[in-house]
Amino acid sequence: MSRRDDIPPTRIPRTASFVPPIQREIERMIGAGELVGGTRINESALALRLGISRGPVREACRALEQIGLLRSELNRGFFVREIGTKEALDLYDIRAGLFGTAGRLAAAIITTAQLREMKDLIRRMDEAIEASDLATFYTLNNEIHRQVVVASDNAKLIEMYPLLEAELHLFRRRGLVLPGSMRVSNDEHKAIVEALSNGDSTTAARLLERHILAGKARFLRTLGCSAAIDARPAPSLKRVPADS
Amino acid sequence: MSRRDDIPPTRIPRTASFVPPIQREIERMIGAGELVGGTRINESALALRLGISRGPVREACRALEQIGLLRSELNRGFFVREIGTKEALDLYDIRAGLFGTAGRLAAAIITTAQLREMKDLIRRMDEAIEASDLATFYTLNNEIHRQVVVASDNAKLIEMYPLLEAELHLFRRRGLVLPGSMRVSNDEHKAIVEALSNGDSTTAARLLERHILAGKARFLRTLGCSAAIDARPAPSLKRVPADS
DNA sequence: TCATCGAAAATTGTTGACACTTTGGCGCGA
DNA sequence: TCGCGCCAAAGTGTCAACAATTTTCGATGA
Repeated sequence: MSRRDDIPPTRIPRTASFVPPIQREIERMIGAGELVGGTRINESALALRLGISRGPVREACRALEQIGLLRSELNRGFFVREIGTKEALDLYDIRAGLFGTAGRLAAAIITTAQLREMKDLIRRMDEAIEASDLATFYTLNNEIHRQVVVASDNAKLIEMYPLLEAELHLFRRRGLVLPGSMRVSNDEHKAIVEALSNGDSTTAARLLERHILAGKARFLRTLGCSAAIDARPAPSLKRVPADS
Repeated sequence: MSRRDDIPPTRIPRTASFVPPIQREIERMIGAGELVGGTRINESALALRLGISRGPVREACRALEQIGLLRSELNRGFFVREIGTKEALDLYDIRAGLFGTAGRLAAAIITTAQLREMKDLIRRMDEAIEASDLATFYTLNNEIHRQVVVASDNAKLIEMYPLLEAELHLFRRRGLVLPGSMRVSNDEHKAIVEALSNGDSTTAARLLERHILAGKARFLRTLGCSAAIDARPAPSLKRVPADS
């Protein structure tokens, strides 16, 4: 009787694949700042830590490469991607376009319940502003943006938008927020909800696009302020005339 | 004497990974219609055919899953994704938004060389219309769209746009083009290039967005025409009021 | 004839191993 | 002291094999 209960040979009824959890875990580590831009993903070590083999880890990395969170180098593996100023600005433009689209779609179909929810978020953001509670404002701000996208009822958009935001977090210097802009930002929110509740697609689209572009402008200003810190050759914002 | 020259143990100086070529090959097969929507990817067979093992094949599939060309089912592997009417229409909206954004960006920085190229494409499309050469028109149309996106000089956008178009090709019934719309479509192109050459970002954005939305409308009309063919319960276009 | 059950075959998810490449350090010589 | 080249260690890219699961197919019974 060889009941070797000391070695339950890994209880795997194969009820789920390892890959999605791993992928989420790496995403989490990047989001939490445990993995900084440029860091190499050590497949062997990660696999060991998670108690699995390298196969699923590689698959997860390959997926993350596709959504832009990692990049791969031949014979050197996967690295946490890092985006420069140009790419960050590019992302703002894309987000602006998609956010505007979300608004255009949402205005036509948004429910009163969704509008009520948004108004409540705006009220709580006002409170956060009063209390100078930057963290809460940040969270609520993200939430209302997410709700606008959800209200568009466009599955692909709902899937894409968070990915773009995650990619923006790969920008070298994190945490660029200008506290002074909170009030202006929330005023924009109010106008946006107004347009949405009026079912005014065009205005909603325009306001939402501008809302993100305003964020881009603030980002640029912050960049300018900290330009002195940047000793590097300053990645030119000018477009290099392609093949001329 | 076991000089088994019949099996040169795979000459692999590891100068490139297998994964990207495999990924492109699967993309090609889908694009060429060799793999129809719903088909299962047989990892073993594909690996055997390509003369490699299943590892890289799985990695390529995982990447393709992320960009929406494949979907995975536990213990059943990867399938060529298939999108329904709702998803196709959603994609049109996203493409419209991004295309508009591309125009807004391009208008500010487009070069005369790029404009000249576009005008030439429009001229050739006019010729194709005269000759009723649908295939050529289709190709040139794709090309000018691509050039607008390239002119935006937004790397992420240039990367995303073709993926969205590829995903749209996963729609059940392929090849939905209304020949009659060629002339209208090319008139729109002319107006777009006009706006671009004027550096009019707002107009360019609006025209480009409408250009895609016009495509969406044509798509919807075509859908309506062939509705009779669809015996199925007709995937409701109405939005299901989410959580009420 | 047809549906049902069960065993064999096919296929997936994961693993451990192997060859090749890169990395880091050590000693040697200038 | 500093550079240069060699060598071991670490790590990646791929493969072949194994267990679990799904699928196929034939036998069985109604």
